[in-house]
Amino acid sequence: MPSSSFPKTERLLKRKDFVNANRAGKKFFTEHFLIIVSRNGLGITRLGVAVSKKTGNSVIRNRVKRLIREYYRLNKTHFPRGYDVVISARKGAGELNYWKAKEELDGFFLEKDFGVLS
RNA sequence: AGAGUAGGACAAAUGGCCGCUGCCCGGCACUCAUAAAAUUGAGUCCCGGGGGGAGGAAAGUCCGGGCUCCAUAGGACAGGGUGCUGGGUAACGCCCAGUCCUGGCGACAGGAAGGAAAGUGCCACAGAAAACAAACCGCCCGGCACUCAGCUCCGUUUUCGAAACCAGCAAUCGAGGAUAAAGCCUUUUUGAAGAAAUUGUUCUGAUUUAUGCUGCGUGCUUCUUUUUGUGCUGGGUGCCGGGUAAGGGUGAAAAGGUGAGGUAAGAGCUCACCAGUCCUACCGGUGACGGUAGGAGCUAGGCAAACCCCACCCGGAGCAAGACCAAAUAGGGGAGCGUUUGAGGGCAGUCCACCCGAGUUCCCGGGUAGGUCGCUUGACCCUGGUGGUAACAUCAGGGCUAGAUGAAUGGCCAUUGUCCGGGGAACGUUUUUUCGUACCCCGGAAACAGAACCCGGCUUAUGGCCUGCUCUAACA
Repeated sequence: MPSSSFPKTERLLKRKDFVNANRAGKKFFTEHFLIIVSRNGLGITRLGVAVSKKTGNSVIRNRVKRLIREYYRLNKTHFPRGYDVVISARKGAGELNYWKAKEELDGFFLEKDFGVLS
């Protein structure tokens, strides 16, 4: 059973990291999220969250970010090792609660075969 | 009970599991410094424990300040802001207490509330006219043209006819001018009478029927000619000129209101009362202002959120302010050694040989990435006392209450409480339907909104709760 903690080493914190992932990574779309996956060569998984102002006011944006982090924290095994994963909220993401978001993200991460990615 | 009005406090609660946090404590490992070593100190990562962890608006960024850097002798202009009075404050465009005006039956609320007799300007549409007033309809006066009615005179048998101009003369007006004419315009003076008064001058009124007479002229009156008559009074229509501002109508607003006098008709033209403006005096108030008395002049529209005038206030940029530490690379300055007398490198313990060879070593400061500080003890909060109507000030005691930076303060579940909808119901009301309600079951909802240097305000968004007061209705 992996830890469900979320320390700083598992986060993307610098603007440079986000720009690199955006440039080198592969992009996938779901109904409410844009997901970018990029190899980082560190042997660990790092999560970045991006929510633009289009999503809503600051209260809604904060809640969306917390939802995504909570999903990562509780479902680490779904994520590929050694990759940077950026999850960006799209229009309408503010309407989701945790269970709807989990359903949507499960649908993405469980069906993808990340071994194919080089 | 309903409607309204002013204010206050709160921002569902409890528990379980899993999380975030740069603060504190403890521990493993590593790095650096010190040292003979143990140790000690600092830092990084991870683990465990503990404590704290969003708001009344954190929002909009609209005012005002603190703080920081820059600029700055003083003054004036420009630009911006404020605008009833007194007080509060670090300051304010904020707050408190009042004055006046406006709205409301009232509790109460609102006011960008200096100056429009300093000047310039504007007042849409409608309307005649929107401000040195004007004149569409109306009312009044005069002239011209056309026309009608009545009365009377005269001529004529009756019928009928009142139906006109022209020419000349006279009279009138202080003078001149315009005109068809005047009560219009300009200018000057006393020419006739009376009254007041020393004079100057002022007022009133008359002359005065205001047009008349003559015709040897034409026309009409009669079939024609002669003769005669060719007047008076009142009205209508049209045009022209003037007077007027009562009335109509337009407008947000039309140069006070009512009544009487006055007049051709009218008018603050005159008078009385009322309203309003200004001035003076006294009384009350720190003051805005209020009250009383007297006077003036007879009326002065609105807009200053149009320019403007007056009084007062204002330097600029903002925590991405600003201060400090500081890698790599490039470049700057200084010093040492060195360019055939060879620094340094190939070269790894030293020396030699050989090769390459013009730079190389150290220090200094600027400065980028990055980091640290600024960064939360403050015009602070709570309780009590004192002063003050209050805003607020002050004293005493107690307290520490977020400091993040791809940005923490959360997620899931359960229970309880609140509200809404549906269903069932003992009870009350009613003839019944119905309505209200303690309670039970099911389903759903829970607002506005996230600190970013810190305060004081304002504005906007928003959920239910409590209290005072006002009005209405009912009961007693």
